[in-house]
Amino acid sequence: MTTRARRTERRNQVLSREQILEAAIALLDAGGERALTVRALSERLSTGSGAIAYHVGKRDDLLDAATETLIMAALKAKPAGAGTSPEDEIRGVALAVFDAIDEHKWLATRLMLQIVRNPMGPVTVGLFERVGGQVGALGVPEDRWFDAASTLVHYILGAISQNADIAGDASGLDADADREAFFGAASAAWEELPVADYPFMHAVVGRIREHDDREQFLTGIAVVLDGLTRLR
Amino acid sequence: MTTRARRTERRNQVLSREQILEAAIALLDAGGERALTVRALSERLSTGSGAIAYHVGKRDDLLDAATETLIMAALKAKPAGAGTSPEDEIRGVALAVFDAIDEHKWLATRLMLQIVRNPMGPVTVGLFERVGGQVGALGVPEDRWFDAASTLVHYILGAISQNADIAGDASGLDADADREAFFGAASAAWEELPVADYPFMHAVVGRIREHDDREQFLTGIAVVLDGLTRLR
DNA sequence: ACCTGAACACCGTTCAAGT
DNA sequence: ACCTGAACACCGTTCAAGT
Repeated sequence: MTTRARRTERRNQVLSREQILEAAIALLDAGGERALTVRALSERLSTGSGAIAYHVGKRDDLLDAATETLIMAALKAKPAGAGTSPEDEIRGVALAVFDAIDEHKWLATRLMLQIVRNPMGPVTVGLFERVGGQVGALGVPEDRWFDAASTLVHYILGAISQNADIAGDASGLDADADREAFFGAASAAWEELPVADYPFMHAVVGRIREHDDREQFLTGIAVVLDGLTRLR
Repeated sequence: MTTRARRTERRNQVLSREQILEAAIALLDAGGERALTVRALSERLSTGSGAIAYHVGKRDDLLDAATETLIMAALKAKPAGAGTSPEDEIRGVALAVFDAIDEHKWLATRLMLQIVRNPMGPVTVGLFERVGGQVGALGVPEDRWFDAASTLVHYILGAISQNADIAGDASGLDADADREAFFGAASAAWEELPVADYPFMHAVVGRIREHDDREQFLTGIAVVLDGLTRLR
């Protein structure tokens, strides 16, 4: 009786939280954030809007959960082969997040939103843990660990937000050829800025055009790591 | 005739772009981003929704314009009294943005959105110009100016996004007493995390609780500035 | 040129009802 | 316990019509 009742109770559970998340990420990857509507999602899963609410709550909760899933996965990956240096470890974490955003452009916006709205939520804590776990090995004394970790984390977050790559919200198509066009248009715009007001931009416009995002990102990390040696 | 015609043409222009921006910022300050609806705005200005579209375009354009206005104002302010050091100048710019967000909580989200979506728009360019204009005086050689400026700018953006302060989207009320409650709840949550998985968080939870956002922000800038000396 | 405001085409969320 | 889907209460945008 009891067994039968249990079986009956669960008879209809054909929908799981994981399934919904997976479908949501697929919609997001294909069409950006505006493609994820409750209607599109319930159609894709052949279910009703209420079923989605039942499993994952509101649309915003769903987006947060998808973001958390992907970022946590990125943080868990790249455990790095044995004898790597703390510097390599930190670069590895930073690039893992960088790459996750590259694969899922919509993530950039959502990651930033989540950090702004919940500055000490699981995503930030996960990042702090992975990065902060290395600062001791860098020679930073324990009473400066938090200073060191937060400088690194903040640099990483800022760099990622600006390198989130063109067309973050749009379709996800093109992207590569886009980049050149984007920088072309942008630098044309900068050159029209009054030189008197923007001497720096005029001085560096060439460098900006040539720079490689990933290389620049690593340069920035190297600068911060150098700065941390002063905390010893 | 011509004069009369001109006067007649402009007879009805009682609405200006500036007025709309001002009203929009007032709504945003009072009730956060969800309080800025086209309907609420047109009611406040005693006009129709079409009039707003005519002057400022879409809601998203309006939000971007409001963000740009406030950030540009922050960047123009604090020109700093005469013989200040480049370090002071950089700190001044960073804190000006920091303070603008403190006064307009909704700005944090919008600033980040704008940077993600338009990484080389006027806001970012303005920030780069103000910060980058100082790196020469720091002794950084010209071929590393862009590296130096972007490291600083990225650190500033990341730190601001995480210190955007609790309840970014909500009403804007409370805020001060909120903070303690927030960190209380957050650190309680961290202490429940498995120590084996989160050794770093457990080690620094006390520091996080005690830390002052502004001080921490300046410490991070000092670290980056130290790192930049290696570029000389 | 500037403004009006009704009409339109969407949203996300809720909830009584079913299994 | 899990799911359905119609109903609801909003949205932002458009556009013919007015001045």
